[in-house]
Amino acid sequence: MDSKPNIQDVARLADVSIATVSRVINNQGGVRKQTEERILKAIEELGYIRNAAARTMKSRETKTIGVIVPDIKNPFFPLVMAGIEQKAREKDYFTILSSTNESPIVEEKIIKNFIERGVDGVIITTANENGGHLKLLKEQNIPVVAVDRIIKSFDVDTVLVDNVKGAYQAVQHLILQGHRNIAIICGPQNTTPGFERYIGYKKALEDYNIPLDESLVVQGDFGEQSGYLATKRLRDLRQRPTAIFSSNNLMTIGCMKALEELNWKLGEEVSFIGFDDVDIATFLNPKLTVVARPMNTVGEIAFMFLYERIQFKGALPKRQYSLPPELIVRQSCRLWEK
Amino acid sequence: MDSKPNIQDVARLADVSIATVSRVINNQGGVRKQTEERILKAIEELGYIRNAAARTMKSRETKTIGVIVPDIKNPFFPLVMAGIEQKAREKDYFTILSSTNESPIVEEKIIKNFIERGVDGVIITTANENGGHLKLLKEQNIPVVAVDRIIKSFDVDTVLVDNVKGAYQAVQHLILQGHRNIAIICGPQNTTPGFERYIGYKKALEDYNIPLDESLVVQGDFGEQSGYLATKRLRDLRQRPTAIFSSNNLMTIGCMKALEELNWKLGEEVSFIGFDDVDIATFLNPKLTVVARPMNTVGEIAFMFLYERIQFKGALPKRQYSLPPELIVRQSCRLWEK
DNA sequence: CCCCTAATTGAAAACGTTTAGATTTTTGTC
DNA sequence: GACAAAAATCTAAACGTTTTCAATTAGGGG
Repeated sequence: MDSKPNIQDVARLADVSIATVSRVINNQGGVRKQTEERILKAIEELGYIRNAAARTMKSRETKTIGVIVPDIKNPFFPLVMAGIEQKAREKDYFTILSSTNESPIVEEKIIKNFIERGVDGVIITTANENGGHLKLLKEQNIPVVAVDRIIKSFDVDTVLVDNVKGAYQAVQHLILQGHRNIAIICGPQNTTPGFERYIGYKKALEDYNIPLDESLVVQGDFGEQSGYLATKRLRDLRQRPTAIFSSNNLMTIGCMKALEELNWKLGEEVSFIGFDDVDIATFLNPKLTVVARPMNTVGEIAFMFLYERIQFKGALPKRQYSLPPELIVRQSCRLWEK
Repeated sequence: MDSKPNIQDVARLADVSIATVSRVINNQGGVRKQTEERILKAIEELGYIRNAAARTMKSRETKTIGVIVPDIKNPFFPLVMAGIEQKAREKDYFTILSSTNESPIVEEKIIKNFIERGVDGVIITTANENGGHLKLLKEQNIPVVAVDRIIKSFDVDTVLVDNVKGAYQAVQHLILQGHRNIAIICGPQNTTPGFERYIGYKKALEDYNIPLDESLVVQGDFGEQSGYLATKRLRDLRQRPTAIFSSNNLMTIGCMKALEELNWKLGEEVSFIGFDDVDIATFLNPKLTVVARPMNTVGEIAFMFLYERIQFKGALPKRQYSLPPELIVRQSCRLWEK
């Protein structure tokens, strides 16, 4: 009653050996029905729960995967996490989540702890794309899947959202509505998302034979303030854009603030598309058209990649999956006729 | 090289017994400096990482706490989680997070799994306040802290935000600005938050000798649509309110939509305070005054409660902590002079 | 009723730690 | 340099499983 019952206690009560109990617990078959029932009853009676630590020690499996994110407070990650968890649950895996606060040092500590705990695999959005601090994982030969950010120094499966395509779709949508003067508020060009979204923008213009107007390319830093300033700058141009594409959520918010302040009518005087859906999108009037990322799917695929790696220990080739973002058309873009 | 080095390998290389290695690993002292250095070198050389499973088996401690939330996609919980994680990290604890999707059945499975894994304690926002499905935790004598939702059928430490006080502060703020006709959009009265926030509203009116006007009390269901409808209803009153208090975030959003539609000028014709901060709050014009809950602190306190329970196995009395919500004054309320 | 095969069951050895309790080494004192 | 006390180290026994291989039992054909 006081201390937890173990497999011994069950065996004793059911009058069998622990081996047989183990077989029943793990559904391995080869136990007479009558015996099995007796054991099941004993388990029930004692309230026996198997001990994962002991089991892990033998089987070298924990059925646990570690998930590392840079910032749990960023809504992107809980949504990805939900996808991971859903698939993991299906396969009887459990997840351990830790957040690094964008610190590679914390990240390394977490990894060490994960290894101590014997995670079967790791899904990570690293705080440092160079990945030198991830060498422990490589050494231990633990399957890893990178999400949203690549890891340069070592080959792992990667799940990304296709930034180029997303930006392309957005700009294409504007072009097809007749816009020619389309501005972009860029993210930092030394980050993958910032750079790639700009590439998508350029590509769309090229494909439709619209010359790139440098004055419509405004640099931002993914922060709200920069979106605000960029928008003001655009307003001041001789040749104002008729449409704006913002490279991320926070800059979208800054942009909206500027628009209102300048009384630059959204959806009428200027069309708008933002990368990443934002909470305010459906609240604004008109509602914002955005390129949304399928967070849940990202998580699902990340888990499935990891799962496959865990199953086939063999060296699969490195894979990369680029998910297409989705253009959600609301009301912030209108046809533009000269 | 192929399989993980264990304490044996370290001992062999350092030419000591495993007991001594163990002592060094755990900083227990009583090892000559010279020996310690030799062992440390061996550990380094082999890349030895200790095995949590084996260690758990002996010490019956995992330094792990389980966190159960009903919906990881609801931003409230990641924020609480961040607080938990922060404190946990300080104390060298790790967290396992699982989301139940509001299903008591999933919740029970998670609990069983947590127990198998030997978590030292559990922090939970249960999917079912009755708590009958939590009996395993009680049986196993595992410390539990309830967050945001109470557990009726069994006595555990509880961390709540003081709903009564929060609502009281909001309404008081309105009263002190001269408002007398203050409406409330209620949440469901059979839920703790819904009921308590209404109580706070009533109490404030009483304390300032303002008679309760039933027509200003509108029932909602915490959903956006109900906030929208409630607002329309209020507008139709002969005696319109000069201020509105909304009981939660989603209803606040509905309310805002209605206000705009009705062209009922926020902050001028009608003052407003909402329970719970919302992303759009600072985006609207005027910015919304709200009662905000200190999510991070909730998490921190929850962990500290749990930690104390884990330390003193003894039976502490059941504790309950009500955190004061914070009134964040922005611009949606104005002085009202008759 | 006996024997052979197949189906069950059991005994015992890991897995990698921690930790008493025993043993050895060091240190200090005379 | 001998002796006791203190410090350092070691031996060995758990912890609760899984799993191999051996032993036992059941089932069936003759």
